[in-house]
Amino acid sequence: MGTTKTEHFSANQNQIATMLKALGHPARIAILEFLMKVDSCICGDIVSELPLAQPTISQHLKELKNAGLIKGTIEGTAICYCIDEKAIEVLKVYFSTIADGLESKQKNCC
Amino acid sequence: MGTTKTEHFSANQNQIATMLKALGHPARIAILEFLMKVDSCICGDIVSELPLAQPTISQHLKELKNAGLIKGTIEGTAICYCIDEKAIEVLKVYFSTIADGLESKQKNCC
DNA sequence: CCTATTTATTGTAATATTGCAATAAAACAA
DNA sequence: TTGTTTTATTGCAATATTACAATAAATAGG
Repeated sequence: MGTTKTEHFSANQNQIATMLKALGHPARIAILEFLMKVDSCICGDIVSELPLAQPTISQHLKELKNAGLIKGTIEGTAICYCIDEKAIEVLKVYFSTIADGLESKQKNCC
Repeated sequence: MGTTKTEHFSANQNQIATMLKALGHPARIAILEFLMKVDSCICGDIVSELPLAQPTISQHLKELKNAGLIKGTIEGTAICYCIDEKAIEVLKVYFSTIADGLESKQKNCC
């Protein structure tokens, strides 16, 4: 035990869950927001912006990358990270669909 | 170690992360989608819908409730669960804002 | 070549999560 | 009351996550 039973759920459910899990940590939300705030994609200074050690941030970046939320390309000595628009779009649509569905529904309890 | 350093991040970052973490599991996504699919809020049959044991589902429901994503009211023997619209709205706005911000931004790399 | 800079990896300790059997608790029906 | 139904809690084993020191790898500038 201790392992998530991913095989019992649909590919879409697993994909959404993977992305949300990757964002389910304040450090990774902070990274996302920092990538938003900075105009350029060049982001060699994430470490100095966050209150975490360099290996920890490297690990968080890896998780965001594995979940498909950010992209990274080598830019000389530094690495250029930026948000993958398509992934954010998927999440935006997902929650918009649910919110719209709830709005059109008559709540008879709760 | 092993504990998330929540105190180093903003209240908003922690709140978003908490909600997304709660949804970062396929079973809990499946629960959310089932609550959407069912017209009524009365949901005593979540257990028979999902491929997990009753205590496991009870635990997942508790986590969704703790994160403020669902509400539950006692309805006789059963319990009536339903999605908290406001929480979904918060997430919808969060991702819409990011998506819109990305769209208006000129990408010069990646 | 050597040295500095930047990011990744490895290893490890502390803690959290996942899943379920067993059991408890709460509410209804007879 | 007793039994049934439904959900919650407890306890536990297996696994995953978080954080970081130490170290490695890769690149740029001399």
